[in-house]
Amino acid sequence: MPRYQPSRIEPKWQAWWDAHGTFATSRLPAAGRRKAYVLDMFPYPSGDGLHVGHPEGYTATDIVVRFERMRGTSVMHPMGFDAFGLPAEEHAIRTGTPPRESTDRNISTFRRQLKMLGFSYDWSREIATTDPEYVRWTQWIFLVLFDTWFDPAERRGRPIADLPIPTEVAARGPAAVGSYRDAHRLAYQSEAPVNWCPALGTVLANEEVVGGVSERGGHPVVRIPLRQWMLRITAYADRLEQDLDGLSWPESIKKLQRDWIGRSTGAELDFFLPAAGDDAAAGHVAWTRRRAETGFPAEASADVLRVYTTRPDTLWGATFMLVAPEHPLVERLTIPERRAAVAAYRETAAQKSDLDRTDLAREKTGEFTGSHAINPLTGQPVPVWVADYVLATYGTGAIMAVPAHDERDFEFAATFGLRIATVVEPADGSAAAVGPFTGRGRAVGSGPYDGLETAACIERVTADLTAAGLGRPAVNYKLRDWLFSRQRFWGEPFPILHEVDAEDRLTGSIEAVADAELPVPLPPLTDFRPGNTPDPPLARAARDWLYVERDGRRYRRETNTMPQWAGSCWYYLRFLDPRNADRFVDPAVEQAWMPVDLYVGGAEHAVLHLLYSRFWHKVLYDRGHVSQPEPFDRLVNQGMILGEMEFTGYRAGGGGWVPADRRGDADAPVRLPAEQVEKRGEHFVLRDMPQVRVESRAYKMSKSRGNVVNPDQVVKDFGADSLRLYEMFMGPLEATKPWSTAGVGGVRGFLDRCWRLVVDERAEEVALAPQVVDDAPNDALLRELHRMVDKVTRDIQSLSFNTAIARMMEFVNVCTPLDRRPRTLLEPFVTVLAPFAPHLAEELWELLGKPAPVSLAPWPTVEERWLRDDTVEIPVQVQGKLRGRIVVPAGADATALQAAAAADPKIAELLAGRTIAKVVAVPGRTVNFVLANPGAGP
RNA sequence: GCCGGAGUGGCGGAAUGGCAGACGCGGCGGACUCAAAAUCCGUUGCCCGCAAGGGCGUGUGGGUUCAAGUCCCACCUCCGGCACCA
Repeated sequence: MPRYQPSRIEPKWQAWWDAHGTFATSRLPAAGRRKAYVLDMFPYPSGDGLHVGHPEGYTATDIVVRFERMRGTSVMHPMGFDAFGLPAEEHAIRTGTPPRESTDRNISTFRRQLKMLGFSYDWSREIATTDPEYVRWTQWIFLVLFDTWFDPAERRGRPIADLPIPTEVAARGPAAVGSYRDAHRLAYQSEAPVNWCPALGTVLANEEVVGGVSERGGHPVVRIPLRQWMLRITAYADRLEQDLDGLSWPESIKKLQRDWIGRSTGAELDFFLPAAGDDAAAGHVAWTRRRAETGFPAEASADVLRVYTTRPDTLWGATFMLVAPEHPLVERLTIPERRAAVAAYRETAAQKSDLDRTDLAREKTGEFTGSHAINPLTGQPVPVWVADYVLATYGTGAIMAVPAHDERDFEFAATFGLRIATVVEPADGSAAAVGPFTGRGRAVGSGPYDGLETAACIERVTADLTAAGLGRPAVNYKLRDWLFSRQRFWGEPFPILHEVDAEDRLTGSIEAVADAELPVPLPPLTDFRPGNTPDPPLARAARDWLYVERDGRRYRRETNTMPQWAGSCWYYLRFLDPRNADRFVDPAVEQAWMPVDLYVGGAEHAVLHLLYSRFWHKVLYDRGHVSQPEPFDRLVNQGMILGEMEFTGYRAGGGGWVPADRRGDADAPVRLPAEQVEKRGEHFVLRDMPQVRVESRAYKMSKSRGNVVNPDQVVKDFGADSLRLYEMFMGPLEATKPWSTAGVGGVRGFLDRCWRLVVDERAEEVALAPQVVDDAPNDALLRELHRMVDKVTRDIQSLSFNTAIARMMEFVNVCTPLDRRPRTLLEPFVTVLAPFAPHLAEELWELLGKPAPVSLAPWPTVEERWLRDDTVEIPVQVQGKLRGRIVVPAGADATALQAAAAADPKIAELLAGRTIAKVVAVPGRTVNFVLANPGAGP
C-alpha cells in the first residue's frame, strides 16, 4: 500500500518548510561564513503560466543553493516577477480588464506553480516590478541618471551640479544653463524617429516592423520624429566593454556583448567643400593653410565634410564621398539641377525603417548631389553622393568611399560607374582577385606612403593629418544611446515635470519630481486603447493627475512610460533589502551580498538585459550607491527545451508520399507516430515504404504547434521531484534538448527505487524496509558510497547535474539487491539526494528517524582513503589496438607495467617473433607495444 | 554573407589525448504470478562466427601522435544570433 506518492509528500514538506521558515535568509550573511548570492532571471508572469523552460534554470540554481546551505554557506536566493509589459496591456485593450488585475492574477498562478516545484526561495523577499514601492525606486534610479553627467576626463558619471558651465553659456542666464545641463545628462530628451503605425495607433519596435508594414496586421508604418527619452549608455561603452574581461561569463556571451558594443578605431577626417563658383583649388589651399594654424576643430564647420574611417591608409583610393540621406549638409551640397532627384531620394529613404534599409537593399541606391569635396591628401576633387546605406546615426553620417577596398563601396561604384583606384596590395604579392581587396597589405598608388604596411600606414596617415589639423584619431561604437520611452500605459511613469504656461503650452523647462513625492503612480484609466496620434495613453489621464503646481509654477507630467527593461535593470539589488522604505538598498546589506555569485537565465537576454543592467549598475557605482562595478560575477545560460521529437512525412496533392528531401511547397506535412517510421542509414523512412524519407526533428514549443508541455500536468502525473530530476537529467544545462515524457517516467522509476530502498512497500502502514539494518557497511560499500558522494559533490560545483544523477542511480543499483542495507549507507545517500529531490529526501529522512529537515543537514564528508584503489586494471595495446587487460598494483611504474603486460599470455603470444620498436607505458593509463615489423608474421 | 554552438547506438546522453557508448528510455530473454500489471535479474553498437575469436565503428576527407570522439587543416549538415556600423 504505501507506495511512493508525490502528491501526498510534496505538499506536506512544502507546508513544513513554509511553517518553519526553513529557507528564510538573514539580513546579512552569517559571520565567518561564505556567502552565495544565487539568482534566477525572474520571469514575466504571462497568462499562460509557467513553461517547462522556467524550471530548468530554477532547478539548477535550487540544487546549488540547497547544496551550499548544507555546506554551511549563507545563501541568498530570491524570486520575483518582471510584471510590466505589453501582453497585459494588450489583454486590457481586448477585454477592458485593468492590467494590474490580470498581472496580479498571473503572478498568483506563477507563485503557486513555483511553490509546487519546491524551490527553496526566501519568499519573504518576493517583489514585482509593478509594486508601487518598487516603482518608487525605479523612478528614483531614473532620477539618479537624470542627475548625472559623464565626465570624459575621469571616465565616470558625476553629479550634474559639478558640470562645468562654459562662461558664454553662463552669460546667457539660468535658462541657458538649464538647457546646457539637460543636454549633458545621462537621461536626456531627443527627437528620435519612431515607427508609427497609424492603423494600430501605436509606436512599434524595430522588430515589429517587417518590410515596411506592421508584423501583426500588415499595416503601413511611417517613420516620424517624436520627442523621446534617451539614456546615454554610449558614454559607458568603453567601460562596459573592458570590464567584461574580469567576469566569469561564457566567452560566447562576452563576444556577443563586445560585438554589440562594436568598438572600432580609426580617424575622423575633413574634406574641404569649395563654395559654389569659387576656385576650388585656391580655396582648398587657403583652407589647408588656415587649418595648419587652428588645428582640427571639435565641431565640423559647414565648409567641410567630416568622415569617419577605420582605414585612413586608403585615403588615396577615396574616389567619391557618400552622405546619409539625413545628413545636415545634404541641402547645401545639392546643386539646383539635382535638387528634385535628391529630394525624392531622401523622401523614399525616410519612409523606410532601419530594418528595411538594411534588409531589402540588395541593390545599392543613391543620387549624385552635384557637388565635389577635396581629398585632404591628394587635393583632388571627388564627387559627393547621397546613399541610404550610409547611416546617419553612425560615425559622422558621411564616409569616404574606397571602392577598391570595401565591398559596399565597390558595389556602389559598380552600380553607378564610378572610378575605382587600387591603393593596397596583398603583402604576399598574390594576384588581385575579382572584386575589392579588403584585407591588409602594402600601400601602392599612395604617393609618399607607397610600400608601407597597412598598420604602419594607418598610423602615418593619421599622424600626418593630425599634425596638419585635417584629422584626428577617433573611436566609434555600434552601440547607440538607449531609447528609453514608450508610448504605453503599463510601465513606470517618468518622474519628470514639464513646465507649462497659462495656456498649457510647454515652456521647454523640465523638473525632476522630488524624491519625497515618489512614486509617481499610474493614473486610473478605463480605456487603454492607443489613440490616433502618437500621444501616449497617459496623455488622456484626468487633469488632476496630468497637471501639478509646484512653487507657484504649473507643470504637466511626462506621459511616456519606461520600457520593460527598466524594472529588470536593478531587481537583484532590491531583493537584498526588499522592504526598505528609506533607501533602494541598505549600503551595508549591499556590500555584504553583492555581487551576484551565480546568475542563471536564458541566452535571449545575452545582450540587452545584461548590458542595460550593467550600465545602470555602473552609474549607481559612480554615484556611490553600490560598492561593486559589476553586478553579475558568474553567468550561465540554460539551454532551450524543445518539444517532443516529431516525425513528419509529406503528401503530394494526389495523396501519394513525397520523400522529405524532395518535397515542394505544395506538399502537405503529416505528423507520423513513431511506430510508422524506422531508421535506414542516415535517415528515417516510412516503415511500409522505405523509399520514402521522413523528416525527424524536435521543434521549439509553441501554442500553434501544440507541443507545449504543461508543468502542472507533469507534476500531476509524475510529481515535482520527477520533473526537477528529469530536467536536470536530460543533458548538460547549457544544451538545447528535446522533451521526452518517457524520460520523465524513467526518472520517476529511479525515485520509486529510492523509495523502496528505504520503505517496505508491502507493509500496510508506512514502515522501514526490513533490509534496513544497523550493520556497519563493508569496505566495498563504503568505497561505493564515498565515490558517489565525491562525484555528486564535484558535479554540483560544475553544474553537471546529469552525471551527478547518473552516479546516484548507479549507487541505488548497487544497493537495491542488498539483503542488508546499513543505515549509515542510506543516510548519506538521502542527504545528497536532497538538493535534487527535496520532498522525497525529507520524507525518507523522517522515516529513517532523523530530525527534519534534511534540507539543512550537513553535507556528508568524503574520506579520501575510500577513493583510492589497491589495484587497477590497465588496457594493453599492440600497435594501438586493444589486445588485453592486466591488473596491477595502483602505484605500478612504467617498468612494472611493461613487465606485467609482456607476461600476459595473450600479449606474449602476439609479441612472439616480433621486434618491439618501442613501448609506451603510462602509469595508471595504458601500455602500448609498437612493433618494428608489424606485417611480418607466421 | 558574418559570428557562435552542435553532429557519438533505435532515442536522450557519458567519456583529464589512453578500454567509445557510463546512466536513463526503448527492445529482447528470464524469475515471480492461475494470468496480467508492478517488481526483480540478465542481455542489448553493427557485421562475420556454433564458439573461441575476429573485423568495423563517434558527420565527410586529410593530417599530427605509440595512441584521436577529443588536437590541427579543409568541407558538409543542423540549430541559434547578427546583418550595409565605413
